[in-house]
Amino acid sequence: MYLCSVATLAEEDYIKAIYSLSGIDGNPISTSSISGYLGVNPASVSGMVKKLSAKKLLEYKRSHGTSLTAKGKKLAIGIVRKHRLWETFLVEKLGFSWEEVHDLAEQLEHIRSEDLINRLDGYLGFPKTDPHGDPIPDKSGKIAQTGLISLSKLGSGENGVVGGVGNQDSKFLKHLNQLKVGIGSEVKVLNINDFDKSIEASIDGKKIFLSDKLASQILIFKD
Amino acid sequence: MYLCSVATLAEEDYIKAIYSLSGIDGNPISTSSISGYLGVNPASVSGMVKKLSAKKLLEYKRSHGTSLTAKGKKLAIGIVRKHRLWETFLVEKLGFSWEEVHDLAEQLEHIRSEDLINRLDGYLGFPKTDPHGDPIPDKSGKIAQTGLISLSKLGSGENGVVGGVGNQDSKFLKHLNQLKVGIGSEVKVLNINDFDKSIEASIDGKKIFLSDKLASQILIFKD
DNA sequence: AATTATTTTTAGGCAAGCCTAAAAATATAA
DNA sequence: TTATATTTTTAGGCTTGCCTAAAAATAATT
Ligand SMILES: [Mn+2]
Ligand SMILES: [Mn+2]
Ligand SMILES: [Mn+2]
Ligand SMILES: [Mn+2]
Repeated sequence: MYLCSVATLAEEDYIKAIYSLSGIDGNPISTSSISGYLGVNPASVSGMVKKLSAKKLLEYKRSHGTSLTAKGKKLAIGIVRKHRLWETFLVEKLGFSWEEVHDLAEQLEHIRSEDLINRLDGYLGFPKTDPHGDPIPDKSGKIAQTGLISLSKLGSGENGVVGGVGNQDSKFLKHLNQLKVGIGSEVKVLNINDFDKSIEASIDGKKIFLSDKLASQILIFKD
Repeated sequence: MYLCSVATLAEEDYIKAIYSLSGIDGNPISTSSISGYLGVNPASVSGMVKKLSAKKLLEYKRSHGTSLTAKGKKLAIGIVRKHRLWETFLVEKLGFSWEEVHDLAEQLEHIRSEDLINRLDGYLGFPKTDPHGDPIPDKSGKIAQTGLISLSKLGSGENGVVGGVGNQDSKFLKHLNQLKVGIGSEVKVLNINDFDKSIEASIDGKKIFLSDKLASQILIFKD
């Protein structure tokens, strides 16, 4: 009853998961980690990997893991592009805040139309990054490097500007809202506690404390 | 793996189909007509009707047909609202033309979020009708009557303004594009051929011929 | 009223994606 | 190397939504 295409909705979610887990260099991913990431049983992953392998979207070597083929990677990047453009639309045009859009984009990313997403891209002015600072792949699949580093990598006395987050969890983002930390916030590390690596910092002139766990998920452009 | 809700995607398509077939007065609909409309086997409809009936979305009396309950009708109107708002977005904001948007809206109408659709409504300026002249239900489910009548109901010498179409088929809409007939076009019936009810009309000052079949699908506000 | 035609339901199957439990393979530790 | 722990696969099941074929019910004709 629905549009045919390269991959079903569930297949797309697997491909995207493997892409996310593989990182930039495309490391092979274990069955169990896909299982954990998607919240499905390892046995289900086994079956799907076999299926996607037959479709040449990924390669699988037993006990070595799964990695996307060029075809699979292209599909994954297309989904990521859609996800991030829709998130940008929701925030820029419909006035959602950054912690509300991820789940909606999980639905919208599966809408099938190259034309639609390219027009949306143009309508938004070809944005380079999404509301969380993640780079938006262009029409050809190219992804610009953002140059963001984790705040927890900064030394005492160093400073930078918040450019993104390493986590889409809405609890995390709401917490940042409360702390008045967002993209564009100016950060200066005042002190790093040796015991737990927690950070004392000034953000937009206001002094706050950040746990290492929190700081590690805040991404900055180092000055 | 996906959002739970009142109805699955397939269920929504059945509900919407029954709503479309029932007309404004909610006539009971036969199994075979649903089957024909959706392009599925009558046996499949039988099964789904049983399921939706158990969910109290419709009522079924054997050999009398199916009609939506209040709950089912509300669901249907919600889907129609989403469909028409997305179509409006695609035309007004992304520059699609009216014959391109229906299939995309078939996908977008299943995106689950009350909040999203209400914000989209606001973003579009609470439009009353979609790109095909169909009324957009408001947030509460109310549907304004458009007062449109078929062009083939006009008598010789009468005139009006095109306000909508009675058909979403892209071949039909492309044909209207070629004839330069669109919403807002001013129509005057010059002559009706007695033999085949075909119409000689002036549209925006230009004289054209319309078959009865074509004219019946053009909806106008009578002057 | 009886026959024929149409509509609808039941019965039995299939594919996709998920599950659990058990078996097999691999990795780690002793 | 042998034993233990972990990971992965296989086997068997379930639900949804579709199919075809056959049976049953209803409607239309004669
Ligand atoms: Mn996201
Ligand atoms: Mn998804
Ligand atoms: Mn439509
Ligand atoms: Mn649909």
